[in-house]
Amino acid sequence: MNKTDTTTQKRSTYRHGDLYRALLEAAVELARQGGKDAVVLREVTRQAGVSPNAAYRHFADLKSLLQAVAWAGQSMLAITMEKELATIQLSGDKAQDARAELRAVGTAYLKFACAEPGLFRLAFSEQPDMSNAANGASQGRSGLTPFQILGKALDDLVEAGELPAERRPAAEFFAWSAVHGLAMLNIDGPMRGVDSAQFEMLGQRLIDMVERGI
Amino acid sequence: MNKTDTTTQKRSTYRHGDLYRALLEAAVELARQGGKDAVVLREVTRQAGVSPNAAYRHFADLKSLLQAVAWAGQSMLAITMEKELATIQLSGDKAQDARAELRAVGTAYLKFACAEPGLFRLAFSEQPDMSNAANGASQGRSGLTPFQILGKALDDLVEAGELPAERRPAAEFFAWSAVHGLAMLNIDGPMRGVDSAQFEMLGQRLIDMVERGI
DNA sequence: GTGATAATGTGTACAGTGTCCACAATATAA
DNA sequence: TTATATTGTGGACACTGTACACATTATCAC
Repeated sequence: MNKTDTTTQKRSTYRHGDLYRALLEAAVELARQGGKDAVVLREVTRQAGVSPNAAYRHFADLKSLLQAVAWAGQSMLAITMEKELATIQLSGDKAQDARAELRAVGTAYLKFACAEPGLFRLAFSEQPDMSNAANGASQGRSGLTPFQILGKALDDLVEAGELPAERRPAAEFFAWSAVHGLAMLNIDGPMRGVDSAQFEMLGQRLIDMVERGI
Repeated sequence: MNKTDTTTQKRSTYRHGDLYRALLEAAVELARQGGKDAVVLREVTRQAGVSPNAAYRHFADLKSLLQAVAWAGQSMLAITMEKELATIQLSGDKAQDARAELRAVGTAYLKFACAEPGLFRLAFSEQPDMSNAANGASQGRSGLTPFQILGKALDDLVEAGELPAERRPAAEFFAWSAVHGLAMLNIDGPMRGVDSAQFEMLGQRLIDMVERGI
């Protein structure tokens, strides 16, 4: 029995070995499939092959588990952004490259929201405050959180002279709001049901708006 | 005992008289105070002074009740928008007035989201599709839904020559996304906790961005 | 090695939930 | 007045999160 295999199989030992991770993985999987309401403590422990109360040795309560899932979701979003950024072929033109960087961040955000709606919704609805903007559990391979990746894109935009410095402060919030809003409206808002091709086009036009207006 | 009083008092008659409305009002009140999770069927019926199962004569299930609450919330948002629009003092300059109209719609959206977070969140997260864009239960005094009010503002913007006609299609979604995103981030996202004065300023700057970029 | 101690998983229990079913009370219409 | 449809009740069931006491096991001082 593989120690890193934290899935459903019955275990022979009394101790689990890596229950924290097993619970988190099961919870993430449930969130992916059925959203927040599908993350049910008893089902999570069931999938980890453990009694319900065992979870309380690793998470204070269900809320804490959901928080951990949210961080994991943010981390995946960060990775999606990093991947999208890696596809940019630099032109050498600083202005053009900075704009492409911002577009990539926004595009990745929308892509992730569409691909993982359950996880996405959780990722940005279970946070007590902004203090986790640099949380370790929510960063990607580069060590940056999604918020920080966006910040860097905006910094580069300023450096390239494409964004007036006086408009830089709090610009994260505006760019973020635009893509976040579209994502939410698409996931469980009044836009739900538009096909993905059309959504992609709307997404690009939304990013156009941000580029013009930010 | 007043027939229109649908609150907690015990009733003498077997029949309630206006249970549908009583349930809806109780549910709305619960949503205002505690958000979606506070709208609990048994508590709603308790407040209406009726047994839990009585609700099933008026709503198919809890989801249907939540849907009705969502529509009521949208209706209130529409009214908030109408009120904000009424405060505009027309300048006679078509362009300026049209811009003011759009700003009023966005401002009202953010105001409502801040003032009634629980209701707001429900209002835009329990809709099966976009077919209720003209739903009767979600319109304001003018007979228009929030979505339609925004649409009119954008039409006026085009008519005033402030928005190129080729950018008009789907423009609702972009304007909507921006304010919706900021609202969500403020209510239960990573922006939660910024004080209301600062949020208002951020809101106006966000609307600046939309005005420039749309 | 051998205990003491801390960490981790189990079992039972409780209050709370949404919803199904059979039944009771009342309004409505023939 | 009487048949029928509407509306509210009571009991039950399968769930949920989680508090409490207990069992098992790892860890570490000696």
